[in-house]
Amino acid sequence: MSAQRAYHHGDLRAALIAASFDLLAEAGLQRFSVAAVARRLQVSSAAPYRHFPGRGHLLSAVSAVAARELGAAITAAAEAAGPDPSDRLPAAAGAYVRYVARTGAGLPVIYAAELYQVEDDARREHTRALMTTMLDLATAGGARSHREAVLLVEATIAVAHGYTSLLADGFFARNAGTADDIAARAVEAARALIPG
Amino acid sequence: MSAQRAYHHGDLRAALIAASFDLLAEAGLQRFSVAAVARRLQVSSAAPYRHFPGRGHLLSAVSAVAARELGAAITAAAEAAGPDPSDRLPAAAGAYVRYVARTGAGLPVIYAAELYQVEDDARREHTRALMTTMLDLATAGGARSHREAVLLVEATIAVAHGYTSLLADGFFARNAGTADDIAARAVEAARALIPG
DNA sequence: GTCTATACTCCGATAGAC
DNA sequence: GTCTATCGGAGTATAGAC
Repeated sequence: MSAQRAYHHGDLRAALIAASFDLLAEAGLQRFSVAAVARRLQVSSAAPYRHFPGRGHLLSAVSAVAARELGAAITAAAEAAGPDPSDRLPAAAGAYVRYVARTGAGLPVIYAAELYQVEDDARREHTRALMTTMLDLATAGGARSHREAVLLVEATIAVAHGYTSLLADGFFARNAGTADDIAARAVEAARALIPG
Repeated sequence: MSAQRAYHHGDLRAALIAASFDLLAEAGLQRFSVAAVARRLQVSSAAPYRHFPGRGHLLSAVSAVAARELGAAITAAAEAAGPDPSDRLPAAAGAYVRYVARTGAGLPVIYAAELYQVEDDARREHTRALMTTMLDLATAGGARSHREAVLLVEATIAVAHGYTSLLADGFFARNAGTADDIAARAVEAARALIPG
């Protein structure tokens, strides 16, 4: 082998998380593997296991970061959408599409079924906060009960996730589908869901 | 090994497609494999390769059947929705959720990226017809141009696929999420997307 | 037409050297 | 803290017997 491997000599834990994002953005959750992340950093396939007990814990760390960053992106987008509360939840849908198109870390990663049995307080805290952020936007946007807010958030997430998924699967025509275009359409569709 | 394998003595090709549906419904595309389908039928892992050149061609055959059945389900749901054209495309969204919840063969299977390079005229014909069915519903439902119909169909598909995906990922609370409940919510959301 | 057996690749994970 | 080496398992696919 010509490519010589060297010690990483840095914060490998953080580098593994960052490389995991890159891999997810390029290959998706389907083809995510600990070995591929290690290759990307030119460390041995055993190295990640010094920092994470297994694949699930690495993905959990990615989920925690994604939940935190996505929550911040949603909050920022809601702020930028202006004072009308009924513009703010749709803006969150647009932020979701843009964030996931850029990072590959959307709901299938953040709430992946395989993470349910992974004990990770940081992830649970960040994912809980993300949902609270969305529910607050729905409540401010006109939902008249907790149940109504939940239904509205779920509908908004379904729209955003649907568009994102179609984009990632290459469903849209090449010319008609930049991430920003699709995000704009998700915002429009999400606005149609707001009552009144 | 105690489980004795025997010749299949039937139409193995059709049985492979049927078993693929079962596997997709239970395990999803992520864990779909030719070997698992063979196990399910208690034939050897080599047997499928007498009927399909490889994994892609088996999935392509599944895609063709799913596109045909889904198109029929959508047409039936549109008929059942009554005479108002603006009820018919939303009804298609509900049919999509119910069909995919039952079979596991939704857009990620029907339009899977890995199928693009698989030559299969039957699949291409059925997937094209499925899209035509949807576009006709959109045109009848008020779209004033081909482009408007495409955008409306894509939005409807995004909603239906989004709800379906959340349902499959176990995102909804256990009590609040039978397939029919989610399908009803998809219909409602899709109706909100219809202009006017 | 299906079988057994096998080659090859990839992954997750562990043991022990450095 | 990272390495090399390795194990066990799964998957795709092929070769040759029956």
